Amino acid sequence: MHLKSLRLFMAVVESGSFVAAAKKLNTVQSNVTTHIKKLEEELGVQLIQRAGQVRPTSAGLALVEYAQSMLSTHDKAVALFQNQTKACGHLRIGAMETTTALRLPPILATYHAQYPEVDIHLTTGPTAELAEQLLSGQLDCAFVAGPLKHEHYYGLKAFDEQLVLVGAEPMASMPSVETLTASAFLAFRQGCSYRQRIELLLASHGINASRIFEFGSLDAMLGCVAAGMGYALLPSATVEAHRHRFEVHTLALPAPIAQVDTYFVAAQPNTWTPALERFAATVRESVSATRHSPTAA
Amino acid sequence: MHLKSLRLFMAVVESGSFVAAAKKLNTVQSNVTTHIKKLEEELGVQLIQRAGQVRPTSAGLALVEYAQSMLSTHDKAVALFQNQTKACGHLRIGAMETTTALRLPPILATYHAQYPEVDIHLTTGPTAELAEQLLSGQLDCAFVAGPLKHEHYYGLKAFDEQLVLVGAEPMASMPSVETLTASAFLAFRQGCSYRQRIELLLASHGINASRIFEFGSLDAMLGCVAAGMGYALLPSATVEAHRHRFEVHTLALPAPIAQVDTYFVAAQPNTWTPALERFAATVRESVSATRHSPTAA
DNA sequence: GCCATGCTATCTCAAAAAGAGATAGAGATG
DNA sequence: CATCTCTATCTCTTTTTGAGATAGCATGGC
Repeated sequence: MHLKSLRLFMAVVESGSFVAAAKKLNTVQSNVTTHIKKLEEELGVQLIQRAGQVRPTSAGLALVEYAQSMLSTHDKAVALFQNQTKACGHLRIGAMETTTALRLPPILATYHAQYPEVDIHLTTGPTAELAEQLLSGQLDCAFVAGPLKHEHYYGLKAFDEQLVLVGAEPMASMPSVETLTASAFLAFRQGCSYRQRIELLLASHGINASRIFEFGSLDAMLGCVAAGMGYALLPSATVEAHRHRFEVHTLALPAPIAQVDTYFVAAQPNTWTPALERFAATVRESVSATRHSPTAA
Repeated sequence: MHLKSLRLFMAVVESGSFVAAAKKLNTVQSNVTTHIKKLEEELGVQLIQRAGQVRPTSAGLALVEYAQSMLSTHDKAVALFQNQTKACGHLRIGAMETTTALRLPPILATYHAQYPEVDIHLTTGPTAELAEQLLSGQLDCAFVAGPLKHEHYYGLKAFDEQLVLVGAEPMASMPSVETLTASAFLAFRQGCSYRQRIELLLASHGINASRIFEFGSLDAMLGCVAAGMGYALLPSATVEAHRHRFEVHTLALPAPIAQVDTYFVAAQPNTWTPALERFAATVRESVSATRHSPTAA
């Protein structure tokens, strides 16, 4: 059963004429006859009454319902990919905890306002996990630290974060090696790229094995830092955004360790759904907007 | 977009391999490649990721939903006409008032018990109206008086009714010409074949223009006959079924006028929906059952 | 690091199908 | 009864499909 046959069938039913149906679909009457006949053979029933007036038989009328369903589904699918309709369907986004907290809300709000038909699924996790999920097809796109090592993947530098050392007490300069060695560090669970930076930072000071506590949420981490449990390494902007809720102090770090770029990554653009395409556009716009008008970094 | 392409696409998605998909649908791998490629060209997006493991891209995943809808609708349609599923859909039945009252209930009950998925639409009306509706495609089948004059139509003699003269007073023999001329006759609205019989009956007695009242319902008619408003011509079995509610008297009539056959009529069997096919079967069974075991006629 | 294996893309040729035109036949109309 | 309109059928050309063979690429084991 070809969709074209169904389309011709519907045209015949609607116009009540083979000739009219042929004209409507830019073909020839003999083709209409052939297609209808083939449909009838395939289903084993006569679908169109030709004698007298041309109209669907009982069986034809029954087929109409199925044909309409199939054709409209087909049209919807085509229209969707042709961007003739508003984006719809699902969009599975992954993001780091810190990105989710600070950068994502305005973007998601803008996107959702413009494409309310899209079901957004937001997954939070460390970079390594997100990358794996993206590669295995469980995510459509993700915000991760650093560009994806994988080639053949789309990457857009979205935000650059400055990591700062966060502690309970004011710091004028880097704490001493003794202090650092004795202190605990608070980080997100395994796979977080910021955690790798902690180890980098410690290594640069000759310290190799400090105690690291794993946290699942940003709030818990900041709360524990404020309570003097230890140090954390977090994006400056994130800490600033939460400063009114937690009494913590920060110390800027040297660029090589401090600078972490957050990338928007996804598969190649030619594999994108319209929903993803529009989301990428929203991200791009948001990025260029904040970059050109340097508001609170 | 061909349904076959979608089927291959789904097989690839499900099996994660072009070769496996080809085997599953009894074809060759190169055909799978071609079909998928064509789909991708048509929609302008890559649907399947080939590098590494073969799996749907974001766009492919979006198409899956549409493809499933179209394919399952197609399968349902085919299964329906192939009688691989229980009958479903609509069934528009037409019947005369008297048939509806007496003959139809057991048939409809049997049918509905066996095919509860079928939506039954029952239209009541006089023979002429029903025939017109059947011919214009507004009905799938009908119970009418006498065979349909139209050829190319299916007709099954379902019941034979004996018309009797119904009056308020006991009748030993045919009322006199004077009585008949002075009396009113009660009949269904224009188009009812029983009404033609009244005119036939009167004509056979040399009376040509008697007063005829039109009624829409059997109950009203019998009630008015019992009240002495006039005579009616009705199937004996119908009157018998209502005798406990109305005090009326009947008189048998000579066969040529009395005998009226009720036919089950429909378009040719090769145009029937499965629902109609099963209904015709139910009618046939019901007819042969009552014919072989002569219970109350 | 090399080879074997398994997978997909591409090419080619034969077969099938679709499309378009011409014509015949059926039914409606005046 | 003549005419007009519509569908079925036939035929020929063009296009598409299907199947096989082969090349190219990645993966996994040795």
